[in-house]
Amino acid sequence: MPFTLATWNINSVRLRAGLVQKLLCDEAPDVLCLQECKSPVENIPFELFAEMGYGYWAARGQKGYNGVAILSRLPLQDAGHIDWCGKGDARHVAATLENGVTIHNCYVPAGGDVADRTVNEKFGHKLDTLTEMRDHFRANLPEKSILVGDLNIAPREDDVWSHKQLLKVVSHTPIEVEHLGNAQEAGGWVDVTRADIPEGLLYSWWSYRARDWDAADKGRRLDHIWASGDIAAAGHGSRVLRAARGWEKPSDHAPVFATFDL
DNA sequence: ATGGTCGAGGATCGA
Repeated sequence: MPFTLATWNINSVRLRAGLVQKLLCDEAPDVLCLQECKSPVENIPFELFAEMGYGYWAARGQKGYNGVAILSRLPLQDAGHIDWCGKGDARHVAATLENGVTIHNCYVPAGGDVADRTVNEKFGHKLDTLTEMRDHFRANLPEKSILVGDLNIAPREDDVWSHKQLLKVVSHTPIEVEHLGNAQEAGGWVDVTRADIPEGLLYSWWSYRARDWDAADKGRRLDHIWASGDIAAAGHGSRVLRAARGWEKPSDHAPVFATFDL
């Protein structure tokens, strides 16, 4: 049975519960992975989503920061979470569907403003998270698995509006791209979005600070869908719902979709 | 070169 999955950094699931409902109503993915819920799990309005048929969920939360949730209209089982860097952050949750596919929903640290870990510990935290991801997936080779989320790195030249102008900007620096590539390679993860859409500029995030985000179009592809090598060929239909960036009181991220025939 | 905008939570911090 094919299923469609979406990933979206919602930037407060309570403030934007209505936008989550709109996405579920308009696009009807089978599974929706959210990041930056910014809420303890007990304060997330799961009942609003259950009313729409999304009665299954797995989540990790904390007050004010981070937070990841998987909403599903297919039954799922919580498959635990990983506390990258031992900070107690809610940056990962996993769940397994009845078809045996495990979904990892990840929120990698943004990394602060300066791309130098000797003066910016947030940047070090970001790199260390990616190193732990590398080591984890090297030791636990994923099978029948999908990894999604806001990885806060745009790895390719055509994942940003200007490769040259962003080379020293956190999210597109060579050392981040290298760390992300190491984590991807260690797990044998395939970038499903780029396997589907190998050519051309593709973004999933546009800053709030632009006067006119749509006209300026200075985007970055920070949100990703990866699949383990054994199921990657089942992935297709990848797209970014750019229109969601223009909704009322939007998140600064747009949802990314893929369908898997499994 | 700089500043620009959000959200949480009630001053800043994180993005």
